[in-house]
Amino acid sequence: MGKKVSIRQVAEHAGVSVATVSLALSGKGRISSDTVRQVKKSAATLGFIPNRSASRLRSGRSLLIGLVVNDIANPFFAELSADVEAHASENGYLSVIANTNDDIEKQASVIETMIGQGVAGFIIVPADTSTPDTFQVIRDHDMPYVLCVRDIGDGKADFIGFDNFTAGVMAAEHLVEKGHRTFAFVGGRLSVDNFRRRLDGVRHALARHGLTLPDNCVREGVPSRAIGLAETGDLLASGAEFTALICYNDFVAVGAYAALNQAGRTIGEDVAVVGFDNVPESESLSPPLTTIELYPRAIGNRSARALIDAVNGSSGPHERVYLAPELISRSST
Amino acid sequence: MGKKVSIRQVAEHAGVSVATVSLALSGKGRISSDTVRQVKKSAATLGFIPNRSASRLRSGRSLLIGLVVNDIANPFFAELSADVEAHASENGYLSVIANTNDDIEKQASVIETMIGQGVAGFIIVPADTSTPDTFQVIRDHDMPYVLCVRDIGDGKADFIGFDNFTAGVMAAEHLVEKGHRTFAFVGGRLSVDNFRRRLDGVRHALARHGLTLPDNCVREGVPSRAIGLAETGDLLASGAEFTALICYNDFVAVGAYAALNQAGRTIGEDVAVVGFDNVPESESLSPPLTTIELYPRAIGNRSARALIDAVNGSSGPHERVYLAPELISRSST
DNA sequence: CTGAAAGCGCTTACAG
DNA sequence: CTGAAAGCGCTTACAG
Repeated sequence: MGKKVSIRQVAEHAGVSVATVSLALSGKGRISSDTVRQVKKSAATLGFIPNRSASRLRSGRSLLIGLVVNDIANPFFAELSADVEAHASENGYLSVIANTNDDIEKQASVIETMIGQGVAGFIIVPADTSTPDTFQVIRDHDMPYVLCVRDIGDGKADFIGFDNFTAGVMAAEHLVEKGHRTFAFVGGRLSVDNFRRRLDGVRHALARHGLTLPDNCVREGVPSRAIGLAETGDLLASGAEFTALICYNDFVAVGAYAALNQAGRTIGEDVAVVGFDNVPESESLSPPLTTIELYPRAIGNRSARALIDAVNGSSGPHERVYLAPELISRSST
Repeated sequence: MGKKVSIRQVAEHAGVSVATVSLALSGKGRISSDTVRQVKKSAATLGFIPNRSASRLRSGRSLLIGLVVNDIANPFFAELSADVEAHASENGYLSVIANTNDDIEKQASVIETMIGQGVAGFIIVPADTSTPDTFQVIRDHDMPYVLCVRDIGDGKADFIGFDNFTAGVMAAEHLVEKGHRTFAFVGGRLSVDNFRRRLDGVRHALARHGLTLPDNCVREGVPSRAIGLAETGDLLASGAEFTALICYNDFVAVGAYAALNQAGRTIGEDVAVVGFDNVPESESLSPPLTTIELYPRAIGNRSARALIDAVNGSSGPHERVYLAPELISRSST
């Protein structure tokens, strides 16, 4: 009951000074256990909620972490965010979330806003065209930050991602095993490190078997259902030969399914399709899509752990963590 | 470049007082345009980022909004959250997000944490078993809050949701139109208002056609794929007669699909299925699922608007907004 | 049009 | 073991 209560009311109620209340509630200082008990009781009866703006201002310590992602409505980032939030919350941190929509200006603006709001550090999925310079403002403020999912080669931060090269190898090896000899790759942009490594992995694995992925069978594009549809359709129209199609992610694969169906190809028989991400939808497709699970939840969890460690001052060299992907084999291959 | 810069450094750089800097940057007070220009220039060159902990402490005004949802990884809430964030961000607000996992204790705890962090107000999808009393602590702090999606009959807050009754009517009318005469309903709990209203809508529409939904054809359960599978299987095993199955949401429908397939029923021919939510997955199912779109993005947007209006002190009676659902007819019916 | 000063609610040396 | 006092970075009457 009652309005906003400050440490002062608690002090009066408990018959001690505000300093004692602060010390008693934080567990610092050598306050007698009797006093601590009385203070806690007063705080509880009054419904005292400490004002973190004040404590942050005074102590510089913050219980807020900033999470900056491309688009939280994308299932991959939604899961990643959910695990960041869960781990942060377990450690008493609250998560501030903002979307960049892959716009580097928006990213700069939300980072600045978050610094102003006093976050203790950042977990960032770098927007397109980000470079280490992009995060100079964070370093200027001596704040820790963890980059994830997209590697921009920033040596001043931890990086948590997945092993794209191995993911590419897995997709290709699986298809070769299934007897395929001609391949195509749709979706993703050359400017993105994840794309290049994934493609390298595919080519590396094919080369081991004396096979190739011809340049005219690689179609770039911002990964989306629409690009999957358009580029796969274009590829088919071009007369390119392939019995196995690797899609940059599951959304692209959904588009590719539509294009292949339109062209009268039977997925899982005439042509095999592999995606990446293992979004929930991939299991419900017809036929269910073979895909590479990249573990967004684990990335979220590891990132939160790395950041909170850094906030707590555990120094040491920055770490680069690449989580191993896993092939989920279904009937599309 | 350089470390944290405060209003004091800006004042020194510009050769004015801190009061003038504050007034100039906020646009309040009658500061000469020359001074304003000079102050802004100094602020920019020094890379000044105002400390919001300090301004909030002093002025009581906050640019933080608290968003409390069940589970941000659920696509429905992910989309809702994305739109809250977008609208908040457009208005200069940052979003603090926390999951409750539908646990009312967790909900109480995150609300308290958020109050401590100084949010200006709340957008909340009430966790299961919430009552208006649950939010007393928010009212005690004179903070505005908007409830959404789940109606708990709290007259002290705005409510933004969808019209469940009409959604139920739509589902039933559509099935009757398609020639169905026997019905079943799977998933959802009687304790949830959305469930009761949706079911009422179904029954109301059926009654208009002299049809009924027998009690033994209604199977409750926490909405999930697993419940859809188990309860639909059970329903089939019980020998209940139905040619049309209404699922509480699309997740339940995915489970129902599996149970119906196992039982050798052909969806879209022997039996029709309708879901609610129009999750991306519903379009990719085989056959594509007829479902009711409930517009989570619009709910997010409206909620953010309502909250920001309330924060800005636009008083007036609390509003209850029910967005009209829309039937998305696909081949499962 | 501008500045000096008080104060928001905490935390933290410092003194006792 | 406890309290008085300073100060974090702002905003805002108040005075001039």
